[in-house]
Amino acid sequence: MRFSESFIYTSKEAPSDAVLPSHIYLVRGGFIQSVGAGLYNFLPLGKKVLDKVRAVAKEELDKAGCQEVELAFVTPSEFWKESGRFEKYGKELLRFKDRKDSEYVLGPTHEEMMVNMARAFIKSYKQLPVNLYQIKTKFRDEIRPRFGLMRGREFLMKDGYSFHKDEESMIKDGFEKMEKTYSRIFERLGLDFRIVEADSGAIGGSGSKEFMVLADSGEDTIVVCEDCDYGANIEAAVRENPKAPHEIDAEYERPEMQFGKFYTPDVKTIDELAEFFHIEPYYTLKTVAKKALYDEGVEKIVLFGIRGSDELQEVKACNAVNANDLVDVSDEELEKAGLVPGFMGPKDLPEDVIFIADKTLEGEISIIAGANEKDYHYVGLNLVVLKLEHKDLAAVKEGDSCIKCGGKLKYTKGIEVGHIFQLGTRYSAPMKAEFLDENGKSKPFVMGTYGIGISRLLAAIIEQHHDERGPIWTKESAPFDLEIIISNIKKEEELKTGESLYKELSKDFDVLLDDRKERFGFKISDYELLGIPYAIIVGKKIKDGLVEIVDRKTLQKQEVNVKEAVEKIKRLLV
RNA sequence: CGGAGUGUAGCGCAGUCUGGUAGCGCACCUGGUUUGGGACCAGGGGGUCGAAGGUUCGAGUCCUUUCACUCCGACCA
Repeated sequence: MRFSESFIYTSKEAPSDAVLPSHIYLVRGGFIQSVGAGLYNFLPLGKKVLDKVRAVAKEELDKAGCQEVELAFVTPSEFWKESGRFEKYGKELLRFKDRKDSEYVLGPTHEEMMVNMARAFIKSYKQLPVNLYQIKTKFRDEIRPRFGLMRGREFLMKDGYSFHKDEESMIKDGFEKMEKTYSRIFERLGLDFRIVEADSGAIGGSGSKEFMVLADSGEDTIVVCEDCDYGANIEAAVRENPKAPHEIDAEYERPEMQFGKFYTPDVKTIDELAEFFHIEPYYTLKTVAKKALYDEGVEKIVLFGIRGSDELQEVKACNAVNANDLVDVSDEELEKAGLVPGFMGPKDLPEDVIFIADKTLEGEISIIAGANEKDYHYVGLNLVVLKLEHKDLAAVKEGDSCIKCGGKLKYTKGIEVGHIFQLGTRYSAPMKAEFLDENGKSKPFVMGTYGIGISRLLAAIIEQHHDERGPIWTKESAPFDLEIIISNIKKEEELKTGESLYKELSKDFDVLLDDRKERFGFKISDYELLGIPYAIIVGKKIKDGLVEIVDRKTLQKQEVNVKEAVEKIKRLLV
């Protein structure tokens, strides 16, 4: 491709709202163009990168025996009603009606459509297993799209679905196979990633794993162990029950408490409470109120009890009560339910209020908690006699102990680029997607589902590979293999050499020839902004028969004889 | 959803308080010089000032309505 004839337009200025390197460079380099909230056009450069990433995914998936299909983007709402997700999915699901007043949704993911496809053709266990996927635009009406391609509303996703006769096959032929395949895809793209345990949510199923590209700008917090390979999304991370301060530090004694109700005027927060009684927050119980939302507009106020030293993990809490979502409750609503903000606790609760306690509180016989009465707390409260329901609710903290090896846990940030999921019969059962097994019995498919954020990968690659001058594309993601820069096209010899190198190298590689009537500085800056792995500079030194080879990663230049340049580049690019 | 802010040339912005000829930088066009780290000189083109309504002799500027976009937060008993 000749730069002078290409639709490539770089800019010195970044969009005013861009903060992430990936967002800034994708726009400045002329890869994408913003057209609305979370909506982007892919310009020729961006499209090339997108296609390359997509090709890597496709190659590995096909090699693993998956088959590509392509499903309708506009999906009839009836399928969504069959699975029960039409209401449940919430506002992210874009619904609309056609001229005949029929309801449709823009596909945010395609479980329903894929199940519908499978049930039409698969009738026997002999046809199983099968793994189908597509790489296609998705639309999710995100609350707050941001960060360029990182969190758009329209995005390119690879979504795969496997169908099996039983759990065993789903894990072996689906889940585990995809875990390996995904790892190969991300390795080929040159990414440093980690596979972590993830929240399997209210959907159920026995497991799900996320592929996290490690980057400080990642939106997900992941918990990793310093000593072993344990890693989990904070939403799903588990730990050993933390030890009490008196168990860690011999100097510190467990506070002795006589059971009783204490007058604690205006002591509402855990900090104030710990201060008031001169104890560690560990010995107090923090009660967090949430409103749990269920189908058909049902709402329930739920209280979650955790240690004062912990924080509530909302996803865990949501799963604990099997709700669609948890939202905050206003003080007015709490008062209406007979609760006193600032003084809530597990004892003497009003009727109809559910209380769930964190698992670290199981067996606790002496703790300080709100008394459900203004300006009062219970001291020395025995939780055992209250017969509370216990669930894992607390967020794992840095410094907590690993459940696998006892090592120290710490936080790191990651970009979720892949998610694999053991679905079971969550969709096949309600949608009556069934086959006949060896005994002629009708059974729903046991399914797995697997996603890769293809467009997000572009952002992830840049987040992990860039410098202050622009992106540094990895070999398999670069828009071109090589750029040839003719320093000054008015110099006959430079032009001629550049053209002949271009002709020669184009036979084997995708080459961009910068033949624009610009100055050298302008061109080299553009080269760096495009992030192409290597460049050949044809400039002044041509008089001595020399050109330079630039490595985008190190920015080092190496002089080579013109005659050797082709061979040298070939060795670098193979 | 809650809070804050911004809409003026392709992009980034000033002008709005205090109404009176629509501006700057980049980009673009023409000519010339320059040519190894985003050149310079001269000339030039490009605007429903987000939209609708109102006040006024006169509105980018004041008032009302509306749309769009962006940022922050949703981590508390």
